[in-house]
Amino acid sequence: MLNKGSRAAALPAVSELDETLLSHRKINKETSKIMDYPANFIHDIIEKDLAKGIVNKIHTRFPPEPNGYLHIGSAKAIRINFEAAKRYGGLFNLRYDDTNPEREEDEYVRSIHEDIVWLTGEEPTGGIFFGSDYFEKCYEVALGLIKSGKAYVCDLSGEQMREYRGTLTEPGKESPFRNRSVEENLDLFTRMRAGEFPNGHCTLRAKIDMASPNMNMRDPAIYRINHTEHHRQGDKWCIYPLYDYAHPLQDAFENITHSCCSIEFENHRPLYDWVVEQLTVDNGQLTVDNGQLTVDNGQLTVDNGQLTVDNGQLPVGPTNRPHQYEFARLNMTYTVMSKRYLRELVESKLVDGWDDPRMPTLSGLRRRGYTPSAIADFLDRAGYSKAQSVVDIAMLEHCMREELNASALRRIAVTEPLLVTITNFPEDKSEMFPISNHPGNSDMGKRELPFTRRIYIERSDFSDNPPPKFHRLKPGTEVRLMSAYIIKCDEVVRDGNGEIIELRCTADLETGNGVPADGRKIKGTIHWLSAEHCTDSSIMQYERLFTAEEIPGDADYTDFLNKDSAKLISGVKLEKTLETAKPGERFQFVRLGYYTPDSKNPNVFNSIVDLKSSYRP
RNA sequence: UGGGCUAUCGCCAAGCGGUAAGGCACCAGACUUUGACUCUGGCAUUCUCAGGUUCAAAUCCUGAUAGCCCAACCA
Repeated sequence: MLNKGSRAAALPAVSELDETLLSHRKINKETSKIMDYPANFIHDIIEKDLAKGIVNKIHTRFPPEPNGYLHIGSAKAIRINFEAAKRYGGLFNLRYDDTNPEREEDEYVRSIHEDIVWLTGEEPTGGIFFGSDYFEKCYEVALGLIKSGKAYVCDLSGEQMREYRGTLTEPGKESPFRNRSVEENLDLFTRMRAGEFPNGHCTLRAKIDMASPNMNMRDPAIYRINHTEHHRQGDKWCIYPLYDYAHPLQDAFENITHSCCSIEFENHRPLYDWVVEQLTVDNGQLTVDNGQLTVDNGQLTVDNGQLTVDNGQLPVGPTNRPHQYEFARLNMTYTVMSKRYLRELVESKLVDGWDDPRMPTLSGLRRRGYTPSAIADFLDRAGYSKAQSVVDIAMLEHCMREELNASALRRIAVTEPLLVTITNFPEDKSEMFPISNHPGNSDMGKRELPFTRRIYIERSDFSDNPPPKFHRLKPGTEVRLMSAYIIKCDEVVRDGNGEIIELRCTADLETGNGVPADGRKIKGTIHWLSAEHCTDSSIMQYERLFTAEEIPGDADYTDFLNKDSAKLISGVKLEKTLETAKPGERFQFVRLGYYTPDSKNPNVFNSIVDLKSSYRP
């Protein structure tokens, strides 16, 4: 369905692929949804690498910092990495990038894992790792860098460092500490680790190029001192590697082949490559006993089978090193995606936690009733490119509707009940009408709904002052009660305030639940519930969180919060079959939308998405 | 003359020198015991702009323009 035939031509020739890959592809073609996942530029790169034998087994990763909950933008990063591995028979790692002890918490570690498993439907095939578990290895590599004169301890303060760094248009100046001896650097760095210096006293910097037009290359700090307890390492460390240094090393340690991240890291790629290259053969890390290293068919082999690595680190070379690729991050209309805003919404109690059903977080979407498959479908349809964009949230809603239309059982809910008395129907009679669980799919079966003299219909399904094309109940005309009688409104009963409190109608008992013998056409069909056989419940009706498609960058985003984004509707009547509904089950409330029981509040149903309605008064 | 990236329908997005896929949204019609679904038709003579190369350009070249990212001891 989403597969583009034209993409087939871009795939490498069959002969260029190895057997495992081939069989994988064949299986997918016949049975799985995976092949429907459209190719993208990342796949193009991977397929070229595979075809050329540059890589043998694809290995990707998703490296969240455990400092917040995952959102649908994170899901894009997960999916791009996860699907690349899956599609090409590779492995996918979850790696917590927990190199900053001040921001990370175990709660987030837990939620991230839960969300990823929910989204992908499986535990990460390559394993779960923590960046902080590599601190010792990172430290050793840093020692190597110092020994080869590629890193130095710098005593410049933060402010001084900023001055020395130069500006976007002017080159920086070299630090006065740049040419310290290897011995001095080694001594200082050892003492940094030993805790001899307070926070901010000095840093370890990579010696690259203070005049580089890329600010990231102007001798970036790669280690800082921070005497803060780490959520996982406790007080074991007081020096922490920075992202630009730690991340490429982590990728290399895990034998990641394709490291896909979002576009803002594009400027960091030269530094990523620089760090990775410090791990190459001539760095002294790899010893091959006769000096001969060859690569055959993407397979790393050594002439006589003898390969030694001095610290257990797999050697990195031209054919087995990680590469970083960037894709555009996801933006959606009527919501915000930055973790900062999401956290603020939670902390200021503007929403009911990270899993508030209005939030674009995965936990929020899950609680709202969204499915992983609809999210994946949405992500794939929105596509993966490098162009900055804002995807219409209507596309997400469409994906959810499309899936639920096929899978959700139809049920009846009357949200604003208006009493209707069927005057020609006996007081003590109860008649069962069979009603389909899904009009388009008889395999989903049917149930029986009791019909009695007193029923409820939606207040909005009656009007005594109907606008044009009002195909519902109005005085003197007929309407179909879904799967039951045709009724005609004879009388409108009002209370002292003129409020309509009851409708008195007569049913066409001759026709019953059938087509009228005289062939007359009934325009409208409305839903109903026996007033004696229904249950009381509530609905949380959700709308978009914000009132504007995009929040202007210079505005206060709280000014754009939609005050009606969550409305509790109580006094809702539901058919009895819904009494046993459990969170995780999704229903179509006929003519209204899709709903699911809220996981936190018993007897409350969350609106997932409304049905598309083309009626305009 | 800081560097990098990106520009194809209202919103996404294919396209990789051979004469503009698809999805969402929208509009019109058919069907309908859900104003849903489904179906049918309509939605870029044109690819940010201006030149150039070519039999042929969204695709190549040149030059503009616009948007995004970069000056944390964050990730």
